[in-house]
Amino acid sequence: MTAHGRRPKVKGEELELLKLLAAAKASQGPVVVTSRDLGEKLGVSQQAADRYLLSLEAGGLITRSLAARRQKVQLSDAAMETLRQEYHGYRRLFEGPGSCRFAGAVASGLGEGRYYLSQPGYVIQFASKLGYEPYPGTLNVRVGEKEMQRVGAVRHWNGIRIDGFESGGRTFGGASCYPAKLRSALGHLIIPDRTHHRDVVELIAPERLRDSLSLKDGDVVDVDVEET
Amino acid sequence: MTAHGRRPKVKGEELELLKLLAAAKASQGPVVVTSRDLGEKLGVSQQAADRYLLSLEAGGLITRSLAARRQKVQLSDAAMETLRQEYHGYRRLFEGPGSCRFAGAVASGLGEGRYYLSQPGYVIQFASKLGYEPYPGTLNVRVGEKEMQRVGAVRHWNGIRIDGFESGGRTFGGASCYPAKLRSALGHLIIPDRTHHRDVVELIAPERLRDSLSLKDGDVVDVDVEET
DNA sequence: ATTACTAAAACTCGAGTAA
DNA sequence: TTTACTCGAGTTTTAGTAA
Repeated sequence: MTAHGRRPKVKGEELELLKLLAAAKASQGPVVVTSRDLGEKLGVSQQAADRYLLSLEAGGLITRSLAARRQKVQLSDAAMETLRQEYHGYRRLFEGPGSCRFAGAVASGLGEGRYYLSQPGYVIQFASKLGYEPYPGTLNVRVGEKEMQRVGAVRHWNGIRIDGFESGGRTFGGASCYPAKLRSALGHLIIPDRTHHRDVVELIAPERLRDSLSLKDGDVVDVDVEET
Repeated sequence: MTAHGRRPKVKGEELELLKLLAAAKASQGPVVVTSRDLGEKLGVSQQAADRYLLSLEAGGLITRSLAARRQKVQLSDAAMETLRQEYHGYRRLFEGPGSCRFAGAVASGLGEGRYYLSQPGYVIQFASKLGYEPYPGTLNVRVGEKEMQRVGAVRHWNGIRIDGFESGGRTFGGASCYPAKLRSALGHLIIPDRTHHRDVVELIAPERLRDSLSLKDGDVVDVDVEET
């Protein structure tokens, strides 16, 4: 649903414009704006502001509805993602790396984890970037909806990037990994760029966590995640 | 000590460079960097990165010590201020306006507040921007050193700007005001751009707070401050 | 290796203006 | 009034290179 991992690389003035639109709540619904007014607030001409809007639209960061003499602008998910990324970059400068603890229940997945984690394209990256070859299967942990709000923010953190690749005519997406502690075991929380889950997070570790921690479905565990 | 109120208006790429330097802890002491490396991280040429450095130096945002083939760069207070301003801009987008409650003891000032608050250049602005003419004197509230850490952050918030001006060959500095509640009284916390106090904040209100709230030196009061 | 100048190419700007 | 095009001027970039 959300674009991820890759920075869309918006340039200075356009980012300012996004901030301006976000402050005007253009993330929540179409907002009427004029290029003249935006230009004024940015300290540039109407023409420049208009160019920025066109460029942002072309980049998929805003959507516009152009009526006769009135345009409504709405920020896309990608734009909010970009702004959030910026926010967390700054937050990290002043507050230091984030950390998060949450509780969840061990759950069964669909077994796709095994398939993905076995792909050599991933395994090579895991070995070099995480320092181990994960057991080829993820431990799924189901998190309460309320808590998921907090946990979901982890995806905005600075993590260890696993790049996507192509193999056998199929594309495999990228992901971000965050050092995680589960009871005595150390591993990583892995968040695919195109995540499917709503209330489930996935953990990888060198060993099969179900075995090493004697876990079974429904067991409640605490997970500690750190920003890198 | 810190530059304030006015935005130094650093342009896009230079701001990115400041972020990069801040992440490298160049705020805490001189850090060895090369223009090539910085350029690479920014996605621009070595020449461009170098120009940014020159420009930032000219703008007083960094200081450099250039040895033969090694430059050390340190971020100035003004640079950190700029970054903080950015941070709070984003924080506000995602977390909403800030608010802060603190306790302090009523204290006596040097009576300068009366002199400043009587200046017509200020009075006019107070009337139009705050909606009242303050009683010509500030209520000083002394805050504990620990708590002052939190309260000091208010200066980074979005406040009501009172611009500086010249009068009779003397310059009067600008300030920021933040709506504040002191017991039942509504007024504003006022933070001059060039603040002198370490552990004292100043409050203004339409009436003399010492009278209307029957306060005397040493009385402990709670103050609620809101971002605008 | 560096930093940082020069010069030419590549962008970006705002004025003018069409729709 | 709007949005948004063209175009000349100005600015910023990178390549080449000196120190």
